[in-house]
Amino acid sequence: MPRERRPPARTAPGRSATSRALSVLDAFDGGHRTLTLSHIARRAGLPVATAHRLVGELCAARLLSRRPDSRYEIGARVWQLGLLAPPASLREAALPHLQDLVITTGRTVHLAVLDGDRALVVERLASSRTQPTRHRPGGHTALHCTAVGKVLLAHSPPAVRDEALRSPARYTPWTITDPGTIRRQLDAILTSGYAQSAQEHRQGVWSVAMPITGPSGVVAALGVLAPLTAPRLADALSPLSAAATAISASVADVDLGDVTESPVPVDPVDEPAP
Amino acid sequence: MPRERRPPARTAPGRSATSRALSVLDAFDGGHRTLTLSHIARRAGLPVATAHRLVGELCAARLLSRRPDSRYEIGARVWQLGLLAPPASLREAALPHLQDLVITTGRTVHLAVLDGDRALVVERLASSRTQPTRHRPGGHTALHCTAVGKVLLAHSPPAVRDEALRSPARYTPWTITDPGTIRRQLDAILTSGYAQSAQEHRQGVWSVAMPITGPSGVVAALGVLAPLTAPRLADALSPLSAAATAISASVADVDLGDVTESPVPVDPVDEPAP
DNA sequence: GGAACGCTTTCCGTGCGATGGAAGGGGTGA
DNA sequence: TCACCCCTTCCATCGCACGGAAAGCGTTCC
Repeated sequence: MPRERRPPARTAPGRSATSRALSVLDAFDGGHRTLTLSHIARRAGLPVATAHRLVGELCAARLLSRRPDSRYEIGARVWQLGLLAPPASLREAALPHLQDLVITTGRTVHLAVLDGDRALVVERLASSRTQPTRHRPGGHTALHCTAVGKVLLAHSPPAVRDEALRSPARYTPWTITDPGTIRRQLDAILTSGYAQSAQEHRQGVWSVAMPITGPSGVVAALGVLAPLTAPRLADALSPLSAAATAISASVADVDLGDVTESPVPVDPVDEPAP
Repeated sequence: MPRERRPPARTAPGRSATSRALSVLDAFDGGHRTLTLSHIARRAGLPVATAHRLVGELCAARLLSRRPDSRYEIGARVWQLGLLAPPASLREAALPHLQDLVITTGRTVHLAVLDGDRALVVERLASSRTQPTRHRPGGHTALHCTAVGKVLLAHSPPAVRDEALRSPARYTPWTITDPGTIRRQLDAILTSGYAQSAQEHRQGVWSVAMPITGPSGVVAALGVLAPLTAPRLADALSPLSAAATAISASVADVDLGDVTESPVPVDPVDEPAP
């Protein structure tokens, strides 16, 4: 007699197969770089059997990889694909000048773009002797109390500005939480061309930032961090301005994607001589 | 009378829904950072209607984004996810020391890992005044004729070594294509601790590299480029060695992923003060 | 002007592959 | 020894992925 079997009840009918696979990727974040199959299933809200199948496919596509300890992690393929995304292109164009800025100022430098109601940190550069920072590439930071955030906010449409100033969070005793005061600062930034934050995001840290402009307005903000003990504004502004100008020029050349179509993908980086 | 309609013929039955969605992502590469819907469909080998649906889902998940000119590009989400992958972790640990190395040598520096029968460039750092290079992060380079490649090859299992030396490609008149000669160089690298390449990959460029060691052996190679006119080996070896040691120490602390499970993903980078 | 072309978007009938409960095997700690 | 957790495989059902067709739109070319 054939075994009795009822069809499996769908956990979440209406979710497409693709969205389920992508929810597996979403199970990973900064605090969960490696996960077991069961963790993935729980965090993605999927039955283990389903997660098992999807994980297998994602591994075959190298979007996930399996570690020797049988845990899973995001695969190198995702990293490579991510380098094609706009933040990576911006980073690539800016990197030499960020480098120059670190050398001339000896400070930690940041490059950030607007991402909804937060700033997305695109790159953070520092030598081993400069002070560490909480901001990491791919992470977010607040708009109303950091120098880079203020620059981005000052050049944002009113809707973004209003949203960000609706209820400014307090990070330190020096954080400005009065929307009116911040608005006046933002207006001043538009005329002065640079923004400051004095311990408003983190105690003991002072920062100054300037906008990076692309063909269609302000695309990013470039900031320099310094300990509060030596906030010589004049020392920072000149090299910062030079770097911002240089990056803006580089950015203008980028981003007009290659339109030509080639049937076979080629690696433009590394081809043997004929 | 209802319209007559035959079921659509499956283009490639056997391919899973997930693999089709991923083939859309695979349509993008270094030479094709932005694509129209039709290009995606052709490159992925999918009917346009199918590609349209998949692209819509990937956009909803922010793995793709649509530009103002209605072309598609890899989304910032992929870039963020990619930062969780091993190459990005390695890069993050090494960055301050790469920075130091650029400052002390004034040269372009490379960090690369083994990826099959090629070297995967994890990071390339240079100021705006150092010479440009063909190697870009995420790109590949040959193992047998670059300094970083030789380091990786020297510390690889015999199978990898044999495969890479089966038919070494020629890049310049100075490229060594005799497997026996390369093997002797690799053996020498194991005892001397560093590798060189003198115009073997690119005319006019000289490079030297050293291994980065993690808990389980050699995990990466660190290299410095210089124009052929000033290949002072002694000047480069000392700072290179110091940086390699420092990075090896940093790497040892990384990679043991967070095992704790939290139901709600939190952003560890940026939390308001209580 | 208008025909031809390419690209995008929507529609919807079909049938196939995604689905997940169940079972089994393995490892670990009490 | 038992209890618990994790991973893996199996497979019967039916939900939804599939893609041809057609319509809309902008551009190019006689």
